[in-house]
Amino acid sequence: MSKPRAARSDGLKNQASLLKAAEEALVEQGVDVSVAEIARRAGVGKGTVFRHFATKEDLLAAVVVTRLQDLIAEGRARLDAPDSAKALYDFLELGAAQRQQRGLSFMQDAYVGNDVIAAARSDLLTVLDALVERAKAEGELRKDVNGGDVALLMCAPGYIASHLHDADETIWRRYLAIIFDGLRPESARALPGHPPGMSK
Amino acid sequence: MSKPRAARSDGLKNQASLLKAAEEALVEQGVDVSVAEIARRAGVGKGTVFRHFATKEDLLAAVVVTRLQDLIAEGRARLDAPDSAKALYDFLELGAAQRQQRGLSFMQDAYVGNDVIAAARSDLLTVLDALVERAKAEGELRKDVNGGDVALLMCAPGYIASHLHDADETIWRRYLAIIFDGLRPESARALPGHPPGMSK
DNA sequence: CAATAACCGGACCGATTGGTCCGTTAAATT
DNA sequence: AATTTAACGGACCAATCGGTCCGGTTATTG
Repeated sequence: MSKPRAARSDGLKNQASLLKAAEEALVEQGVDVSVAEIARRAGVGKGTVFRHFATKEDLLAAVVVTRLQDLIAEGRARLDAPDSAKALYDFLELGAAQRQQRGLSFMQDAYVGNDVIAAARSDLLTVLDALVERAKAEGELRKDVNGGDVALLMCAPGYIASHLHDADETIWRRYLAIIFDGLRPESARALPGHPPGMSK
Repeated sequence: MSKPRAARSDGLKNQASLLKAAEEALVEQGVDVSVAEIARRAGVGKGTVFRHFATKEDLLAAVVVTRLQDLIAEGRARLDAPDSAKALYDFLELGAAQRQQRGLSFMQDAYVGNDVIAAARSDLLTVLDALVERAKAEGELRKDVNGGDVALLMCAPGYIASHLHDADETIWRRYLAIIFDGLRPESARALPGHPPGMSK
């Protein structure tokens, strides 16, 4: 076995630049940004992009995974917070804020076949389920919804806001509040249908 | 002035075929369907598409306007219904169902510069506002929301459902119900921010 | 400092797109 | 039936995309 040479510093730096540039470009321009644009923002050539990420999808998936893991960590940090309703609400605000950034809305169903992303999604759902069950146990949440429901509803405000071009930047908070009111036990009326299956 | 010849029958028929084909193609494949695909479905050549619609945008805008006008008519028909809450809810179901068809989600912010579409959006908002105000007057809706809020929230279930690939086709009804519960007066808590400006 | 190989970047490629052009077809008129 | 002219359709075009390639560069090692 030959000893492999250590990674070069410029290579690592460019990889980091690319991830940052890709995230910014995604937020501003959406999932249809060209690879050339990302390369331009990162200050590298297009060839360098494909050296670090085999395909455009791989690059975008790397960005998405980072975001999902950030959110998972935030959720875990709130599992023991004293006020279960506030813990859940704060978490939903973080998730909604993340999705609110225009170009990131594709995160929701991006790369369903990607194992790493599927695992992150599963972890996210686990954390969210724990927050939801705790809020239900304390009578702060209607009993007929689960973590999957809440995960989906969390994304809606960002979607709504992304279609309002002239409104206040924080309008999504308004819709999250309305939706959360719909999740409280005192407003619960019988729901049609069944909750979605867990992760799958 | 020379007398213009009457429109040819095959031309009118092809135009109708194109609109129908475009709507079907949009629902199934989304806003990125190629013009060639639409032409194929309509059984005409690509050149014929551009004879009837100057650009792809014009064609899609024609489809969107049709949908919006359908919805406006449904709303007007419910302005005098006895149960104001049910009238509003039924209308929201229609709107959500329309948006739920995968490829049509782009309707929400498509062609903001198109005058005809802007006018249709404005009409839609007027009708929705009337339904909303009536429900508020009868104590069936929280007082701190307006038609613009409800229009946006109406679209959310379709968005949510479009990202669930394996779920029940009618899952969107579940989320519409939750959101509607959040719009009822008994669940109202103070909202952050202000409602969006009317139409604009 | 010299040798090595990982890295760089932009020219290049094939595929796909929205849109144009023009020779051909066929509907309306007389 | 003959004539006129709008409508047809597919070959064609330029632009753009994701992805490949390779001659030149530069960080690392001995």
